Amino acid sequence: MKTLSIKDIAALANVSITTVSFIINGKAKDKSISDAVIKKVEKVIADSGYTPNQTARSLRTGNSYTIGLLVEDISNTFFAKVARMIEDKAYAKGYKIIYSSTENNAEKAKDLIHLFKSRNLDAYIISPISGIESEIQMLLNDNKPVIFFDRNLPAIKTSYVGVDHFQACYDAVEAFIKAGKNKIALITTDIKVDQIIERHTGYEAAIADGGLPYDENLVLKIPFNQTELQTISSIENLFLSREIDAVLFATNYLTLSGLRALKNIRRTVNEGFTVMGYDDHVAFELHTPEISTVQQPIEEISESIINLILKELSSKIKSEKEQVIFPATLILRSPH
Amino acid sequence: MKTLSIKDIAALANVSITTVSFIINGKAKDKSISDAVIKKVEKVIADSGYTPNQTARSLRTGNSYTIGLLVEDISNTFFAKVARMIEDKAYAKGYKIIYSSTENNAEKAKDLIHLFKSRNLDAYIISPISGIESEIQMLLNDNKPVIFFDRNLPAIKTSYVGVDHFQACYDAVEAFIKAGKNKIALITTDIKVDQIIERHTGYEAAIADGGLPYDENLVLKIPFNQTELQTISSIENLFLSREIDAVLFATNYLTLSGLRALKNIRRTVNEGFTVMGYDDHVAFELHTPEISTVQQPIEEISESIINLILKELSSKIKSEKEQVIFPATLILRSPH
DNA sequence: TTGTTGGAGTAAATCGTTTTATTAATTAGG
DNA sequence: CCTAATTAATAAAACGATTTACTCCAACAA
Repeated sequence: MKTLSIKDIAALANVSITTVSFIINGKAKDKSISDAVIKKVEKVIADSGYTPNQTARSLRTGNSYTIGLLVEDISNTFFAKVARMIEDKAYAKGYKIIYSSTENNAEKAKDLIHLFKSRNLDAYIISPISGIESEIQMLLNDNKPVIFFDRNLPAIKTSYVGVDHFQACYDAVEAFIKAGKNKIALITTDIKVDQIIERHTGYEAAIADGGLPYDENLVLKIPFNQTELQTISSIENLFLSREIDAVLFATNYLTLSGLRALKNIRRTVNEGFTVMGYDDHVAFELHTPEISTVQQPIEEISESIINLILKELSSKIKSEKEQVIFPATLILRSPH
Repeated sequence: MKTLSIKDIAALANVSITTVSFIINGKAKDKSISDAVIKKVEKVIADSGYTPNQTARSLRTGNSYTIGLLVEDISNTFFAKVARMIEDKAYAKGYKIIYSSTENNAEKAKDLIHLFKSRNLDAYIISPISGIESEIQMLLNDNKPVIFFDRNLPAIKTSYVGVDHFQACYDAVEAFIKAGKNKIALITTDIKVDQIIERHTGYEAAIADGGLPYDENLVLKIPFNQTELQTISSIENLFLSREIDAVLFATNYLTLSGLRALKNIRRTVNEGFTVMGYDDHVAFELHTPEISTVQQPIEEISESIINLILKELSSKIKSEKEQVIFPATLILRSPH
C-alpha cells in the first residue's frame, strides 16, 4: 500500500484537490466551502490516515516548520540540555529541530549553514564562532530569524541570548576574597570570543577591587585544540608549581579536567583550597566535598531563545533584534 | 539578492536545465555532454555560489539525505554521545540528523514517526518503546531502513544493535561474589522491555550460580514515571532497612540517584559496601572513592548503527536484517 | 542514396502541495 | 427583468529539482 497523496483524497471524496487543500489548511470557512463538503472530506482524511507530504508543502511555501540548531558539540551537557528544552518547546508549536555540531571549526560551520539553507529551514539557533559572519548575513538577508546564544558575534546585528559572564566571574572571585583567599587562580581557554574574555576581565576586576595584586602566573589559558590529557597535565603543573588557595574554572569541561588533575596529584578540596566550577554538572554535586559553581540558567535561556524565534516567525514585519542577558547564579557548596 | 535556482544557472550558462542537472549529478559523461559545456556550467555554478534546493530534490527523488534519530531523551549522556558519534559519521557521507525525544511516551513517539515520514527521511535510528509497532511496520513497508538500538521490539523484524545485558549483569554480580559479598542488591526500573528484564535475569542467574539465596527484598524496581526525589528516597529506604554489602544499579540515571541517596544518608562506599553503576559517567570516575561500572561500548555501537544504515541505503536489494550484540565491559575501580 | 548509429543536447512530465484566477450558479438590489 | 454580488467549487500555474523520451546532426556502412 503506497502512501496517499492529496490527489487520492480528492478522488475518494469526489472533490477537487483545491478543496481538500483548503480544508486541510483551515481555510475552508474563508473560501466558503460548505459544511457538508468539509465534513465529508474530513471523514475521508481521518479514515484513510492521510498526512500531507511535508516536503511538497515546504517546496511550495518556502518554509519547513524546522529549526536548525548549531552548537559546538551536542554531547556537551550544557548544549544537550538546551537542545532538549528547545526541542520540547518547539515540538509544542509544531516545529522540529535539526542539529549539528560545528566542532568549533568555521569551515564545517559554513558548510552546515549552506546545507541547512538548502533545506528551507525556518529559523536558526546558533552558538557561533568567528569566521562565519558572511553566511550568517546571508541567512539574515533571506529574512530568516537567527538567534545567537552562548556566544555572540558583535559584527552581526541579530538577537542574542546570553549570560553576564563578567559579573559571574566577578562575583565568584569576590566570594573567594570574602572567604579570605588571596592567591586565586583562573583557568580558562585561549578562544578569543567575548564570552570567554569577559570571564577573564571579571576575574581581573574583582582581584583589583579586592586589593589583590594581579599575578599572571595564576592565570592559565588552555589552548583550545589540545587533548584532555595535555590539559590535565598543564593544570597539575600549575597547582604543583604555585601556591594557590582558590581556583576559578571558566568552563564546564575545564572544571572536569581540573577535578581530574586534583585527583591525580591527590590534592583535596577543603577550607585551604577551594574550587569554583562553571555550569553545573552532577559530578560537582556528587564530588567529595561538593564543588561550588557558577550556574547559567539553562531553562530561562532555552525559553528565551524559543520565544524570540516564535515571535519573529509569527510577526510578518521585521521584528527588531533583542539582546537578552541573564545573570548567572553562584551555587556555593560545602567548604566556602 | 534572492537565491538562485537551476533555471538561473541554465540561463547564465546558455544551456538547458536538463544539462545543468546532469552536470550537477555527475551524469554528464554518461549523457554525453561535451567537456566544454561541462567546464562552462561548472564555472557558472562556482562563480554564483549556487547550491541545489534540497527540498525540491527530495520531493522529486523521494529521499532527503536525512536520518531520523528517536531516543527517550537526547540530553541523557548515553544518547547524547551516541547522537554525536552518529552525526559525525553521517555527516562524512553527506547525511544530516534530525532528532527527537520520545520521553518514553508511545503517543508522542507515534506522532513523531508520522512527522518524520512526511519529511521523506531516508532512514530511522530508534530506541523503541512498545506500542509503536504498527508505525514501525509502516516505515518498513515503505522500504525505509529502521535500526533499533539500546532497546529492541521482538515483534518487529529489523536490525538491532545492542549489548548483552544479561552477561553484563551476570559478570557484575559474579565479581561481587568473588569479592566475598553475599547480600547483593539490585536497583532497576519497572519498564517492561527485554533489555531491562535481561539485567534482572543476569543478576538472578549469578546469584543462583554463586550459591546465594534469591532475596526479593534486595531487588528494588523503581516506577518509571516517578520523580527523582521519590526515587532517591526509595533507595535510601532500601539501604537503611536492609543489610546490604553490594549494590548493582541497572541504569545510568538510577546510579546517579543512588549516589545521591548514599550521600544523603552519609553511607560511604568502601570494602564493606561496594557499588556498581551502569554506563560510564564522569561523576563515577571523580567520585570518592571511584565507582565501578558496566560500560557499554558507545563508539562501537554508533559505528555499527551507521554502517548498517549506509549498507541498507546503498544496496538496492532488500538487505537482510542483522542483530549485533556487543559485550559490555566491567570497569572495576578502587574498592572492589 | 538510404538507413543506422552515436554524439550532444533539450522539451516536457513529474514529485505533492499551495494559491491565484476563473467559472457557474444562486441571491440580492433596484 | 437585468445587473451586481455572493457562494461554492475548480482548473491550472507555481515551487525547483530529476528523469524520460525526444530531436537534430554528423558519420558511416551497404
